[in-house]
Amino acid sequence: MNETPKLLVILGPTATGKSDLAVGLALEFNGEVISADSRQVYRGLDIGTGKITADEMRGVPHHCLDIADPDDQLSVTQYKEHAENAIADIGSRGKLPILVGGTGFYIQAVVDNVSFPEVPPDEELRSQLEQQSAEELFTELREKDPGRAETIEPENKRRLIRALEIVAHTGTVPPPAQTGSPYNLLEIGVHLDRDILRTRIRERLERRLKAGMIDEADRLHRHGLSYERMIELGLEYRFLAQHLRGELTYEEMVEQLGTAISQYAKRQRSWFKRDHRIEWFHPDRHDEIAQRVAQWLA
RNA sequence: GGCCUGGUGGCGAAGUGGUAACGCGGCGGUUUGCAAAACCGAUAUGCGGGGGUUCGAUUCCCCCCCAGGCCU
Repeated sequence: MNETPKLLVILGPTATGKSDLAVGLALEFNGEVISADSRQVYRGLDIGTGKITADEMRGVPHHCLDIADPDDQLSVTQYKEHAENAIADIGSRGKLPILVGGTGFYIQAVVDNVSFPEVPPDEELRSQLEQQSAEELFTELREKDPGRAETIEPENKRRLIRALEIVAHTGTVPPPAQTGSPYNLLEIGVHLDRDILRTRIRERLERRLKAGMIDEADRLHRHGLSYERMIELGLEYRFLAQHLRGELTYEEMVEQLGTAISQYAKRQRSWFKRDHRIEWFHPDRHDEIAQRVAQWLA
């Protein structure tokens, strides 16, 4: 008799202290951590992503970190596979899997077992479609798959291209599969007041700069990571690349990056708002959180 | 003291005798293999203050205040 596997999830906007909380809970409840961060999956992106250090792990095994080369590009589907394997593995050893991160899309994919159309990226088609305007792409999609066209923003080329890519391979974009969560879930959200978060973001940025974040980016570039790719990776690497290219002064970079991270935190908040299963806590309320987890485990 | 230029939303910045572009920020949102990405939406009854001209002024005239520059 197999009971539904338990999965503890720690999520929330950036800079709220999720990683540290997760390690604490892992120690307390015999767990292991699965990272749900779309940038920490890449090797070498350490300081800029705030990747947890060996010391900070305090002996708790972490999964889904450093599983891809930053030149490549890991997709949700690939991430999901890694995460599912890790969760199963941890569970099979009688330990508690703890999924922690801020990438809502990734979390949702594993937590609700979302399946995506099995159409791999078609670079040739993509670059071809890229030539067209959003309007043209939208018109084309509306003809070929009116259903999907309904649900997509007509100006969003990236999504239009992906939809057309799926259509080209399978004829239509299937509606999202509605499977219930395969897990016995507890979702803990870490919440901080906006203004406090904003100053924490700024302070953390200063710390990362002192820790050698610029050197890290420079080194990555010298080892072959293109500035274009860094820009696509977003946030720290995006602004660092612009600075290294001489497009931004140090001051401009710090200023604009700080703002961009706060905006990112806002987008994360928007995403998580839709999941009403999340129980929100202040990160300092460690005891309350631990109590809630214990209650759920019982 | 005199002359010049300018005072427009949180910031930057257009503009017109007929009722306020745009950029940024802040706010809200979308999210079907790039998600730290990509994308969308709302956001000044108000144009330094007070008079006047006018059917009507933010836009024209007068006075005042403020900022910067120049001159004595």
